[in-house]
Amino acid sequence: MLGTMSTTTQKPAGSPVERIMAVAADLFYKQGYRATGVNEVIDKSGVAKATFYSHFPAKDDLAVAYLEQAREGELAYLDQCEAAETEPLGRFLSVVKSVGPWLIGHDFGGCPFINITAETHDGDDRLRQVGVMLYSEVEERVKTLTGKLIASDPERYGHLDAGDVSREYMVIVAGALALAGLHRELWPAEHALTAVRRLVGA
Amino acid sequence: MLGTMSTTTQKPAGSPVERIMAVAADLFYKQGYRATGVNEVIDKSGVAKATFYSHFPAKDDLAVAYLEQAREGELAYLDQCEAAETEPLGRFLSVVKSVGPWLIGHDFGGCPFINITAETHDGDDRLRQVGVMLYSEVEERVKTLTGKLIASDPERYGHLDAGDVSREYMVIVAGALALAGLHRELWPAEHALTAVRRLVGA
DNA sequence: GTCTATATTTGGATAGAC
DNA sequence: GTCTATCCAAATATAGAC
Repeated sequence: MLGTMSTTTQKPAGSPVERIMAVAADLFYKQGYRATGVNEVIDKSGVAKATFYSHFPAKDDLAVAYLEQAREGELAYLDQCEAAETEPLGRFLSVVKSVGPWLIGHDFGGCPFINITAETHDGDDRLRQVGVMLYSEVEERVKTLTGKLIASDPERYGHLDAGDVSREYMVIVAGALALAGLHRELWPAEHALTAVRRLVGA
Repeated sequence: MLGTMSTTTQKPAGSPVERIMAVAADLFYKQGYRATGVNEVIDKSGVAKATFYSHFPAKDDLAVAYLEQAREGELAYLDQCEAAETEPLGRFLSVVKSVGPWLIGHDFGGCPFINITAETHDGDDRLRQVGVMLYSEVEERVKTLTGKLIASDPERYGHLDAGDVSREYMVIVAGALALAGLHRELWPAEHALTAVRRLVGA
C-alpha cells in the first residue's frame, strides 16, 4: 500500500494554496482587507499570478476562504480552552478567558470577522455571513456551558436564563476584542472576564 | 451693528468644508475608509479638487477631521441622553441605553472609531488616538455616573468599585456596537443594557 | 474658490508563451 | 503550475488657466 500512493498529486504543507492562505490571513488581519492587494499576496506567497487566479477567481473568494479557515481555527482553539478546564465554572469562563492570550498572539487587531464586515458593509454578504455563523456557533456553545453551570449548582445559579446569559456573554467577548484592538492594551480582556463573572454572580 | 458684518467671509451651513465633512462622514462610515476615494467625496460634495486639497492636504487629514467631528457629536449626544434621565440609575444606564437608537440611525455600521482603527492598523496613528480619547472620555463619564449611583444608595451599591464597573461597562458598550454591526440586528444593544444592569445588581 | 487636465501609482484581473 | 507582459479602472495628488 505504501508504494502505491502516487495517483493523486500530494499537497504538502507548503502547497501554493496553503501559502496563499497563510499570507492572506496574515495581511488581511494585520493591514486590513482593502489595504491588502492581491499583488502583494501573490508576491509574498511566491506563486504565479495565473496560479493564484486559478484557485481564487476573485479577491472576495480568497476572503471567504480566509474567513472560513479562521472560523475553523477559532472553534478548534475554543475546544482546547474548554478541554483544559475541569470545573463547570471554569468551562463556562473558558471562552472569555481565551480572549487575552488570543489578542497577545494576534497583535491586538480586534476580531477578524467584525473587522472585515465593517470594511465591506456594501460588499459581498458572504463575508458577513461567515462571521455571523461563527458567533452563532460560539453563542450556542456558551449557552450549553451556561446550562451545565446552572445544573451543577441550581441553588446558586437556578435564577439564570442560559439564553440571556449567553447573549450577554457574546456582547462582552466582542467588546473585549474590539476595545483591546482600539487601545492596543490587554485590560479590556481582563475586565471582560470580571464582567462575565459578575454576570453569573461568581 | 447689523450692517457691518461683512469684513470676514461668512461660512454658511453649506460651506465647502462643511459639505466635504458631511459627505465624508457618511461615506467613511457606510462604505469604510479605504473603500471611499477622495474623488467620490469631491464629486458628491460638489467642490473643486483644488478646493478640497487646500483644506485637506491628504486623505488622512480628512479622516482626522471626520473623527474629531464625530467625537464631539457623540459627546453631545451622550449629554442629551444623560440629561433626559432624572434618577441616578437612569443616568448611569443612559450611555448603554443610547446605543440602540444610535445604531438604528446609523445603519448598524458599528463604531466609527473602532472600524477605522481596524482598517488602518499600520497607518496614521492619529486616527486611533481620536478613538482612544473618546472612549477614555466616555469611560470617565461613566465612572462619574457610577460614583453617583453608589453614593445614592450605599447599602445597595457600596460594594462596587466605580473604576472596575466603568471599564466593564465600556467593554459591553463596545461589544454592543460591534456585534450589532456584524449581525445587523438590535438585540446586542438590548442585551448590553441587561448586562450593564446585572453588573450593578439592578 | 472653480474647472479641466494630468501625473503617478496601485488596484483587480487576463492573455499567451513556456 | 510558472513567468512575463499587459489591460483597464480607480486610487491619491498636483498644475495651470480662469
